[in-house]
Amino acid sequence: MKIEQAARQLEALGNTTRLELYRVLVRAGTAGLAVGHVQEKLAIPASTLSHHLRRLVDTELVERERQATTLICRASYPHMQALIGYLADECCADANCRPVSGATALPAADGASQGRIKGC
Amino acid sequence: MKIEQAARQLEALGNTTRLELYRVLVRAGTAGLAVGHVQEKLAIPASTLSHHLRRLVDTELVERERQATTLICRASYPHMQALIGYLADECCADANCRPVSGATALPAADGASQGRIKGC
DNA sequence: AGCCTATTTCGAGTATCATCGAATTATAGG
DNA sequence: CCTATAATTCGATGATACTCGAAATAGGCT
Repeated sequence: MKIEQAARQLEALGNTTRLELYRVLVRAGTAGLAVGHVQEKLAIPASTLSHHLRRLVDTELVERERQATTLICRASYPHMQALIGYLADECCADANCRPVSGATALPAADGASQGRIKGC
Repeated sequence: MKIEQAARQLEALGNTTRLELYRVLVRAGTAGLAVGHVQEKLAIPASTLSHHLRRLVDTELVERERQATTLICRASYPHMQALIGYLADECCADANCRPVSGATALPAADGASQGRIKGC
């Protein structure tokens, strides 16, 4: 993962409203959630929600799929995992940094690792 | 971890310059790196660097320690791990992520950094 | 077509961020 | 005390973000 993309994704998550939005979507699971339902949960104006949603979609952290007149939103687990893997790589560059659990096993699929100290 | 703190830390990392700065510090390991040396590596004006450094320090992702006239900066691994744990928790809230124990009871959960990233 | 619901885009106001030179503080040494 | 070095704070400028109401678009129903 390029550092610019990681930064863009982190910035997208680095806003309380968007992080709450993302959390709602994650907890909705693979079924996803209609924009309207998200709005009910977050209780913010539709235009504000749409604005934040777009940031998450633009950075690939969330996917949108149309179902008739409603749009279903889903958190993109692979992209989040790639991001977590990237952060874990950064964090684990130092030898004395022991992983909490399997976090560093994540990046493998997406090539997030930049060849630093692996298997930390 | 509160969602506001997580958002603040993510926002702090969500800037290419700061992410590069953080990466430099992580790779410097526990020995840390003097601000001046970081500046040489990043090749940005001192005042700009100081500004970004402050953001990372304010969000507790980086620690500063004075040694005579120079300031040594160190990445704070525990705080980064807590952040990664929080993100992993968010990610693993969904059933298809094979949550360990009561991972779905996220809302009040604060056990961010304790091994629940299992099969995610 | 005409209408209805769901959602986005537009536009504008306010707020926060990023950048960088100049001035300032902090510490050590002569 | 005076000077030198290290790093921060100040101040100003341009850019970008956040918010939200109003208007526009998309899709389905009658």
